Amino acid sequence: MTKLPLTFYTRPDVVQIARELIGKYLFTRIDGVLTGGMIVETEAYCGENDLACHSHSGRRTARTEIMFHEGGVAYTYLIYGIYNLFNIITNVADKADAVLIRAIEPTEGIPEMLLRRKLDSPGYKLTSGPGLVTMALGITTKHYGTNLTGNLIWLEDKQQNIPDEQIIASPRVGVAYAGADALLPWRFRVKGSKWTSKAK
DNA sequence: CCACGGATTAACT
DNA sequence: GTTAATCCGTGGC
Repeated sequence: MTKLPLTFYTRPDVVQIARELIGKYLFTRIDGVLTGGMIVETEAYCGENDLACHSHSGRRTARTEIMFHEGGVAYTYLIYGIYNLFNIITNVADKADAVLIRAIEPTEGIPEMLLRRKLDSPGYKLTSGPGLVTMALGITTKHYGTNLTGNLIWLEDKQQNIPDEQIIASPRVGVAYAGADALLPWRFRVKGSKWTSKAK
């Protein structure tokens, strides 16, 4: 296995990184159980001049503090009082760029994921949405700031080659409040994959 | 201290 | 396709 190194995360172009993360693998070993799969959907959020980003233009609060850390750590937070969302911080310190993981194709630890999701059989409902991925992988707000080059949550490059024409770029989900920035084509998906989220 | 709203989801019709 | 659940945590005061 090839764990993605710190240098993968500290590069400056978060949109490029979000695109490259398609086809990479996300794993967690939480409570000693390995779970994970191939990333099939991401979104990029840029600290500078992106109104959809929690940390836009230096908006530094207790919640967003970790976004200003150097790339390679986890930004987790609670949405709608119910769901945990998992982001990867990128770029050098103080840039506050992040990639939201929206969907994976499960490959490891499927029985454990079924338990966590309270499902009977594997299918797209297992991990096809940002709140579902975290539930299946056991990621919660407790993992805020987790180092992604460690052995709790990490990413691997398994040399899966997803050609450019298999990747769809489109506007991000749920960020209508961001005005013109809502139109940026910063959501990436694997074309034809049944494992992506169903959001428009 | 406390009013407010959200990088969503599932269960409806 | 439409809508309610669901509430904690955030952040402004």
